[in-house]
Amino acid sequence: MSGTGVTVKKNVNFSEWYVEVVLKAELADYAPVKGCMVIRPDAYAVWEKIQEVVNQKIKSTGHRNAYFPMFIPEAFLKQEAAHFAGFTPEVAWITQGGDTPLEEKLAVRPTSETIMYDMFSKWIRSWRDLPLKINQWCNIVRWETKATKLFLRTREFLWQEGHTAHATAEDAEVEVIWALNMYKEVIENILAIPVLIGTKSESEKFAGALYTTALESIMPDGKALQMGTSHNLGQHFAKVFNVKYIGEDKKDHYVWQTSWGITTRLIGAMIMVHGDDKGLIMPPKVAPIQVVIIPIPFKGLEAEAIAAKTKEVAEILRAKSINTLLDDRSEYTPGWKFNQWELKGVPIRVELGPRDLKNGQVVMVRRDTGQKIPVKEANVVATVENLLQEIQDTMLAKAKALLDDKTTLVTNYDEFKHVIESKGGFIKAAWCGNPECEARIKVDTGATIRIRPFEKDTTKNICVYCNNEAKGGIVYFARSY
RNA sequence: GGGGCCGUCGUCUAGCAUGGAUUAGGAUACAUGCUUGGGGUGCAUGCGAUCCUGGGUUCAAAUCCCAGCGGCCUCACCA
Repeated sequence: MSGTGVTVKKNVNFSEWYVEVVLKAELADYAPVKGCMVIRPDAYAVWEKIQEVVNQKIKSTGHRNAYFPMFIPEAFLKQEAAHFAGFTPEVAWITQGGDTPLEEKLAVRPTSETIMYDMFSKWIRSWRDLPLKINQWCNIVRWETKATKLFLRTREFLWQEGHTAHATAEDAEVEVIWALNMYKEVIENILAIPVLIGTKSESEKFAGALYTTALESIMPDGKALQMGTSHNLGQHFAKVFNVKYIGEDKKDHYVWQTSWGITTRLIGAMIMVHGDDKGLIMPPKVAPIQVVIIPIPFKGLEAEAIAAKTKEVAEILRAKSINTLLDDRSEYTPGWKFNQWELKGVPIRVELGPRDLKNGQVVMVRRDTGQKIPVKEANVVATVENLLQEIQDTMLAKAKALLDDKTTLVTNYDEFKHVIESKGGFIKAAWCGNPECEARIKVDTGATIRIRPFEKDTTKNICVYCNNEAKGGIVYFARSY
């Protein structure tokens, strides 16, 4: 790594490119604690935007934010056997407070099901208390042993976890799908990343869930990234935490529960999917700076006129709630600033120099395409508004093309192995439903079933591995992060 | 947890093979001044290094050996 710009090409060395973009665009930095990162303001602003949009969606549907302790008694985690088995390898434990060893060690939450549902059992009495729909924004600790990857794998990360309790299985099911679709909309519309949705296989489902639904995207290196999950917990947790209500029928019933979450990993996906050799490209809807104005000054009278005009343009845009930065730093040349803001991924650059002043115009440059567009002064606001939307749309379309390009239908195992080795990506293949075939494929190729689509596609119905009948039809395999 | 690579001013690096004179050199960044300004301006001056840490070998260690820490790549596990 050298200089201030990105020195590695995205398609030459993808993982190095990723590290450079994250560090040089000042999105994150390595913390002095192993496996931990600092989320810097530009990336945190993206997270805040995600929070804003998700909060709007969950609050308008009756969910409420709350906060639960980050310390979870060991006994709680142990209550649901599968849940405990799933998480215990990566739980951080607190065994001492001050100088005193704890009588019962405390887990630093790897997820909050247990501590939340213990409280739910206290709060839920009758069918009138249902549904209970709680959400929490918090940090999570999972004690990874190795391989820190900024935003994608760190010991501590930020997320949102929704937890709901319902009177009926049907209501829970509706909630699971609601959350899944809510995520799909946020990720596609705001982050401009297309996703596949479906259910996880048994081996990939959340520890303690009845079933897990998930959103998966493909990264430019051909590896899949899980973008979010929504679990139907059935009554497993209700039974061990005794979450019961008295129904209209005057009888006791266990509640039906769901949990769902997205994490700061989404920011990593945004960087990987959209960035290019110059650095980051921010989708306009999450960009902390949507427009940067760069004056092209010259000595003499024009310098003042240009300064005044750029200020005027900045104010006009800000009045329309467009996040605008006027970069009038005198210590840097325009060319330097161009590179700097391209590295940071600002969607639109507005240049204003003597020529423009004379012509009553500005020059707009799209970050995603590099296209330069002269715009008459009177049309600046309308053009920026249109361009922001157009850039957002173009980015989604480009990411969609990536997804299509990285999705391959195969009919036999040789083809499967060939595709995994050559181009990677999602492999659509029929699967018989036997976990053994799934496990063998994983051992052979490293690929796992990422998604079983909701809409059954049975145009291929012979299992790609064992050649038996594949009633479930086609599923999506991939190597993943 | 396994395998591979790496660690020198804020950053990127030279030096390391074959231990000693380079005062640990350069570039960049940073500070000041002038200059310049439509794609990382140019000049000058200045500031800046426990050579990752701890042991060991040696008359002598940035350099050789061991251990640890941290990062990257990769496998396993996970969001």
